[in-house]
Parts: sequence; structure tokens; C-alpha cells
Amino acid sequence: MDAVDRQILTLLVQDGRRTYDDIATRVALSPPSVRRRVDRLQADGALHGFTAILDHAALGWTTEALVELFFAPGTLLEEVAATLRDYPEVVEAWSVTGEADAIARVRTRSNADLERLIRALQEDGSVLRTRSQVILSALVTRPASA
Amino acid sequence: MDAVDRQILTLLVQDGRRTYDDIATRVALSPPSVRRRVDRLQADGALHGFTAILDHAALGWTTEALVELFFAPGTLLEEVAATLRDYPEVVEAWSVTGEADAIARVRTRSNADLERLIRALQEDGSVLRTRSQVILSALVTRPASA
DNA sequence: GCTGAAAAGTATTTTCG
DNA sequence: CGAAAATACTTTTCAGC
Repeated sequence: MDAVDRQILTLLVQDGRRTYDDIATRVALSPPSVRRRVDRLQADGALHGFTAILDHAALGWTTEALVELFFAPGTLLEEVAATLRDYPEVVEAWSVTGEADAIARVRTRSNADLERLIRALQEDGSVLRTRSQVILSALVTRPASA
Repeated sequence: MDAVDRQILTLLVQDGRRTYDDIATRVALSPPSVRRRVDRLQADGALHGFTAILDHAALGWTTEALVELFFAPGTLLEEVAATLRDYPEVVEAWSVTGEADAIARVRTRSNADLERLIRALQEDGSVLRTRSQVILSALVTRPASA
């Protein structure tokens, strides 16, 4: 993992479909060499893969919120994780320090759907209580850095 | 924006470097047709682009937190946004409903760096107070859906 | 371990219907 | 929209550092 690897990752974060030719020119290596480094970074776990960046709002998912979750005593993390994975609206979720036990990042097609989702989560068992923060606007959205 | 477009987006979210050939086979179109649809989706704003998915922990960014921000009265959103953009550790930030005015998702190399970042934010002016939730583990991480 | 030149194999892009 | 041709990219091979 040297400076060139980091440069390659930065270029691929900027544009995941950049050609090996293009990258090779920018980092002063040959295309096969770049390819071998990308494969190695992926094998080593530094690079997980490539994806498309969608505009969820443009696709109709206009409501986004961070929902703090408070568990019933004795609730297992894997139990809640499994429950959360049942809801496609849950985009990300983490266990956290602080008052809440976990936070779910959710995306719905409307505020009404968000309300239904929160109700469903509360009635699903392990989640005793929730506290939501609806996202009003994005202040910073930054491509990941290497 | 028909069913085939959504299928193409799903395939590209799964693998951002999938070839037009491969996609064409799966959606029963020709490669040029797929390419034209991808270009249109991008022009229409539904598809923003392509990126690499990094493992930040593997790259040394082992501490992640959600930091709630409480502004001084009369603080402008764009003012805080500009401040937050000055810190590369701030990966995402949103203005939100609820008690806090905004939430920043931050990534640092250590807990000590997180502490320094929070101190810096508090001393930077518009942020009066913060409340942090350090991420302990990921419960759900889902590729975006179309 | 790493590199790259060249050849062979694929994919992309343009053209045209 | 797709077939076909032209162009570009990727991948393998092989050899050198």
C-alpha cells in the first residue's frame, strides 16, 4: 500500500469506470501494472468494489431520516440487525455509543411512509422506542478519500 | 424511466464496472441501446456517476461518529456548510429536524483525532455545542436500490 | 516481489438502416 | 432500436529488473 496505490484509489473514487489506460497514464505505470494493483487492493480488502451513484430523490425516494433506536433490555445486536435488514427502507444502521443503542438511516417515498416504517419498527419487538431526525438538506457530501 | 432502466441501474449499483455487453444480455437489449439508456439516465440526473467502494477501516480510518451540531442563534446554513467542508474528516452532513440543527458524519484515524476534531468544530464559531454518537459496528450496509 | 511491451481477446462506439 | 465495422480497452504472455 504505497502512494501510487492511494493515487489509484483516489482516481477510482472520482470515477469508478475510469480505464486502466487512463489511470496508467496518470500514475506513470503501464495498464497491466495498474490492473494488478487494483486486483491486489481488492484482495487485501482495501477496495471492496465499484458501484453506481444514484440520485435517490430523483428516483422518488424523497424522504430521508436518521432514526435512533432504543432496545428492550437484553436485546441482541444480531437480532435487531436481522429485523432492520427486513426493511428495504433501511439503508444503513450502526450500533452506537450514547443514549440510543443504534441509529438507522432510512429512505422512504414520503413522510407518510416514514411514519409507517417507524411504527412497524416499534411494533416489531426488540425496538422499544425511536427518536427521528428528518434530513432537510445535504450540507456536505464528499466522495470517500484514500 | 421504465422497468429496463431500473434494471440497468440495479445492475450498475451491484457492479459499477459491469460491461454494456453483460448488461445488454441480462436486459435483452443490444450494447449500444444500453449505453444510450445509461447516458440518458445520467443526463436526466437519476444516475450521478460511478465510484469505488473503499474499506475505510482497512485504510486506517478506524473511528467513525455521528456528531449532532447545535448552532448559535442566527447562524446561516451555508456558513456552517462551508466550515464543515474545511474538515476532510467530515464525510457527510445534513441539516435536520429535531433538537440538533445538523448532523455530521465524520471519520478519523483515532479517537484522539475525533476529540480534536470536535474541539475544533466547537471553537470554529457558529457551532455552540455538539453531541456525539461513536459508531461501534455496522448492523446494515445496503447497496442503494433503484 | 515488482515492472512493461506486444499480441490476442473483448468491449465500446460509431455509422447506418 | 440493432447489426456491423472501426476503434479502444483489457488481459495474457513472456521477459527483465
